[in-house]
Amino acid sequence: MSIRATMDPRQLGTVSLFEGLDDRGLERVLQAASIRKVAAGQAIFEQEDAADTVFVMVAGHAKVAKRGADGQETVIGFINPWEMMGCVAVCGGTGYPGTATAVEDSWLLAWSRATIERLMDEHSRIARNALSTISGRLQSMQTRLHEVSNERVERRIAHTLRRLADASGRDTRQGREIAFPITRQDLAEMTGTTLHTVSRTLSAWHQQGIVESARQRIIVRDASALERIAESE
Amino acid sequence: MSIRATMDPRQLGTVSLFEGLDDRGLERVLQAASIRKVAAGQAIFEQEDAADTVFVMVAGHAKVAKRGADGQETVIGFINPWEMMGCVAVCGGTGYPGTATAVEDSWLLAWSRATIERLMDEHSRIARNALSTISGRLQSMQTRLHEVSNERVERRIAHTLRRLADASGRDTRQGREIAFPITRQDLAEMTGTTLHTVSRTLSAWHQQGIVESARQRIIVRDASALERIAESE
DNA sequence: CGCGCGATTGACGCCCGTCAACTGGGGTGG
DNA sequence: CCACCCCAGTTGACGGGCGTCAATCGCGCG
Repeated sequence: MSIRATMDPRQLGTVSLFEGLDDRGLERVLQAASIRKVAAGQAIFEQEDAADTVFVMVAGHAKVAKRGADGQETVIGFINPWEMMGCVAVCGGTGYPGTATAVEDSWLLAWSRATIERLMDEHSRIARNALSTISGRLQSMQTRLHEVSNERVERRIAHTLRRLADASGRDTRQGREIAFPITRQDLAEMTGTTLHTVSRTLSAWHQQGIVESARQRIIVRDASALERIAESE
Repeated sequence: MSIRATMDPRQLGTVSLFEGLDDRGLERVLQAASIRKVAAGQAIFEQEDAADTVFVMVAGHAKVAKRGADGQETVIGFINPWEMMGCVAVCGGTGYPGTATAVEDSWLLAWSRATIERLMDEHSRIARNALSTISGRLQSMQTRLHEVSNERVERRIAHTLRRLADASGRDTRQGREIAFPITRQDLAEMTGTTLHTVSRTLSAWHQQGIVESARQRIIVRDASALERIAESE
């Protein structure tokens, strides 16, 4: 009674890595996959482990973070359903550049390095998709580097929150809610600041009616105000 | 009397993008290339231009910088001989993410998007190399993001200078010299600080005998001291 | 019910960005 | 060939944004 049996291969077509494959191709990709369930808080892969598996999130969310020599962590990003992770490392050939942790109970599809390389050989489209996906991530990293280098803290937080709400939000009665548990600390590690400053900023925004927040929950009530903060001169 | 006529195709094998191709393949790649000479200070491509050309630096150096909405610039990196540029944009499909400027008189090989895609089809190795190269850049971006987010200015400058000396240095009587003209402003835009702070830091290091510097020139005299600054607890 | 982790808030101070003034060397044009 | 000028660099003074330290609160899980 595997998940695989209940899954329509065509859902895989929504994964950017497998975009453009025909039904036969998608079915073969799915058959080559194995399934993994990870409980909230558990690691999916660890920084510097040999990168031998590519994952696609099926349900749940994960956090990818890099810890430096000093023990400080930087959050690279969050992985949403139908997004890929680990591809960079597997394609680049070295170890994973960060640690991935499930922030909710999650189900993932997994392919070994050998398998993904075989699939890329069979379907050159997959290699092209991988290039395109990684290029996009590289550009978003460049954008973040620019922000951290040149912008004040409040604006960085606004940018980051806007992006999170956009990519991982779900609309609720109160506004757009980040669809997974996220702490002030996480947000601080994404924006290069401290949890204290994030807390102060969110408190101020709360008083202005821009956000609503509870423990590990953030709801954006006024997206345009956030935009104004992010883009104001 | 083109440069192409005087160039051994095998030199192209040192370009990571074309690594592992056989002599026939390299020759075909070279035949598909066009040549461009760019004077110091001239743009090679502009941010947001349609990305339709991949370049390989043959001789000279270029700076790639991203300017934000506010006009602030962030230096993405410098391109050394036999390194590639523009691949991300061409593969990713959108415009160039930054502006590339020759910092010295430079010669480049250029391939149109259509050509590079044809070459990738003919030689799947090229696509794999592109993936590997871009993965490496993504990882180095992640490292820089971590540094800018978590480290003090002096240490960031030390890290950056070490990397520059490593990748673009040439050994001289006095020490290892950055092999192209670079201003305090450039270094500031690479490390997320101001030219004033860079100047003060280099002055201090000069007094300790760690670096030697002149207009647009930096020489690292004591690499281990730099390392100590970069890694000290 | 109690413990722990996430969040809040205040006080303090320092790193480094900003403003400002000056220096010097090299390239250009007369 | 010299003089001017501009650009890169240097250095001081100042102050504020935000990191750091510290204390407290309260929700939610065990």
